[in-house]
Amino acid sequence: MPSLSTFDKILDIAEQKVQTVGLNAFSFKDLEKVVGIKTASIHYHFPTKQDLVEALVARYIENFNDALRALESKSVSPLEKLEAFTKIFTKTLEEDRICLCGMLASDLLSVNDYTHDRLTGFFSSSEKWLEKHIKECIQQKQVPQTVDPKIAAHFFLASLEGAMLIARVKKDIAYFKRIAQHSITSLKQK
Amino acid sequence: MPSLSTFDKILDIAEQKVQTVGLNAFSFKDLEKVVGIKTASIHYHFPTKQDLVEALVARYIENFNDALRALESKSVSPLEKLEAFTKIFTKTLEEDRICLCGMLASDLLSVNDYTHDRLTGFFSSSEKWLEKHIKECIQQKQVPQTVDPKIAAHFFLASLEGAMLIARVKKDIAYFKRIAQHSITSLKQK
DNA sequence: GCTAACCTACCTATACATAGATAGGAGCTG
DNA sequence: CAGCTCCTATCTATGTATAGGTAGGTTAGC
Repeated sequence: MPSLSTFDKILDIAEQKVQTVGLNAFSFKDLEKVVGIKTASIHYHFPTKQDLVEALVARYIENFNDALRALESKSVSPLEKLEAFTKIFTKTLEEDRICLCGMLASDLLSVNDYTHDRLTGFFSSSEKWLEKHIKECIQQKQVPQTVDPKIAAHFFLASLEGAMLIARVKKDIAYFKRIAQHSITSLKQK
Repeated sequence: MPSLSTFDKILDIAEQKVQTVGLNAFSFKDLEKVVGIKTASIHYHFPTKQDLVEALVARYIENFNDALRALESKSVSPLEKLEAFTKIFTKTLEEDRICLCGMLASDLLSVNDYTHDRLTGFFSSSEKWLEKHIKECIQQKQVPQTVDPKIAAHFFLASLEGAMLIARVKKDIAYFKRIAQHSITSLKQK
């Protein structure tokens, strides 16, 4: 197996930390033991913490979009694609994590303008993806025409982001799964 | 006007800070200038930061429940009560804040077990309140019988909590209002 | 003269960051 | 191919700021 580069190791651990404890509760010290290099050496790879955050967000968004593209190419119904979308978050939660961008939305005033823009982009493009597939659902009559795809997409994403946070407080992944399931069925039955 | 006690001033400023920047980005130093006492003196009122957080959460939940009780006694339709519920969060957002408990849900691993329990309690009791009034909506035929009041209540709250975070990233309160409105109408039309 | 509410002064720990040194290897060049 | 140079990736040591917290003194009012 190709052992991870230090660069990738840093990103992996930092991502895990930010997704669990949040940006400001995470420090370079957390990386020292796990990555195996001194905090000072982190700065060789990422000059500042903000640089690390930018790289983190860039990679997360890239991976997320890759996952969505992979989903798109699968020959399943659009409704099943929406369901698969929720599964991405279920998996995150099962790793005891929150969506990175959801977490950074809480830490919004601690990130620079560039990262703020990337977060805006993440939510917008996710909404666009959902909107597109909700439209397909309507075309294929899996979802009634009365549904407004755009507002439904926004609602869909907000529910999932909120549910992740609450599910963690409740220590109840089943709660999240119910919300996710409901976000699908409520589209159909409208 | 009754000038606020230092105790209350500390709570006010601390609450504002936690609701905007989050628990870990907020420090006693932030209180110094605004409250008008030295950080060391904060410890007279709140021995530790965790004590302050506990007091913050206690007061927030108390005020929130008071608001819900006040809502309940108003002679309006249950559907309008749900709408008024969302307005509480709209107002919070208009003050450039996030729900305190939603914010602390992000900072969950930085709070003690007692506070964690209080957060669980906040979400559960809010859901209970919503569930109760959704049931009333069903009894009064404002909402179809096919709706499961419990899951609908959970969904309702999660949407609002998630929408608050995303609305702030987007700098778009109208986005939140649309989600809030949709959470009501989607109940009716199901 | 006791107590509440504050202060000054300080402590210890940690944060992110920088400077300069070093070790190891790649690659050119005489 | 020996020797020189440069680059990568790390280290140690240090800096500066801030964190939360403590000890002990001061002051004003009942």
